[in-house]
Amino acid sequence: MPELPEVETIKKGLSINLKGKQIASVKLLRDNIFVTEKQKILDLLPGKKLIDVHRRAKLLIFDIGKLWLVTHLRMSGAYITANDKLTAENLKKQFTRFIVNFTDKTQLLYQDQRTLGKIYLFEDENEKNRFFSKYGIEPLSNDFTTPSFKKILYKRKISIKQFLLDQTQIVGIGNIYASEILFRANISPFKPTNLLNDAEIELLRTQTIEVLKSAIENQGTTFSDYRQSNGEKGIFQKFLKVYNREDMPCLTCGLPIKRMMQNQRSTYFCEHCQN
DNA sequence: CTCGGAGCCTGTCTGC
DNA sequence: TGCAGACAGGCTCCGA
Repeated sequence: MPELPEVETIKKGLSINLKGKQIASVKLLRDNIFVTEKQKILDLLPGKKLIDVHRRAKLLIFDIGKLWLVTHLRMSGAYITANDKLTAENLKKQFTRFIVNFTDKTQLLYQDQRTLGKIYLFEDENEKNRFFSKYGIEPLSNDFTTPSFKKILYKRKISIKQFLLDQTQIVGIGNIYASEILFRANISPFKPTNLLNDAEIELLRTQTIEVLKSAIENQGTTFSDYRQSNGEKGIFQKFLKVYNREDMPCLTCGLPIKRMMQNQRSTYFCEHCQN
């Protein structure tokens, strides 16, 4: 489900609400999401203080002081901090897979309908760093320059849409934002990476940054599952120009938006505006 | 290296 | 109403 803007929004909420709190107990309700041996999580977390929460790529990193709990939310994962304001609908209790109880009675719930999410616990910093070493450039970091982007683009000959989804090249972009970025850059999702010229690469870079930043400012995109850590929906779905708009008029030229299956994922684009 | 397909899971929606 | 099939924000593994 969540792409970079959604994970970043969740991270911010968790950091504000949970930073510095002490873990009292944890409860594991579903086995298949835990990559690390369950017993380790049950043994090591209680009593520890949550230093802060970070994001790298689409993953959340709970820094517990020489201990890192890492979560990939995949399609339907969500972290919700329980409080009085939450409605029963937002809590979706039947999908709660993992609970962290803090000493001040705050509860952190990991909810995941499809249980495709993954939770890891790293005790060794080198091991954690090795895990993250496979991930590519952070698009909102200073490393994402036109030359560095051009370099990785020209090493491959795959379609630009597929490239944007490849987390070993550039991180955080998923199926929604890939379509949105390519539309705003007027580039066809099927165009091979090595055929992009300098002007297209620069436009693609600036639109990538623009779309992701704007989506973060709007707390992400909610279709059905995604919620912020306070249970609220995102807003960016109001600003989507192509995603989920099959047969609706292109906001630039008025011709119908197309949907095609590309590498087993839906791709939305305007045939007329994107070349 | 790239590709296509299956698989992991549970649910919603559409069409017959 | 029942049922089958397509599809869903992600990613990994396998064989070709």
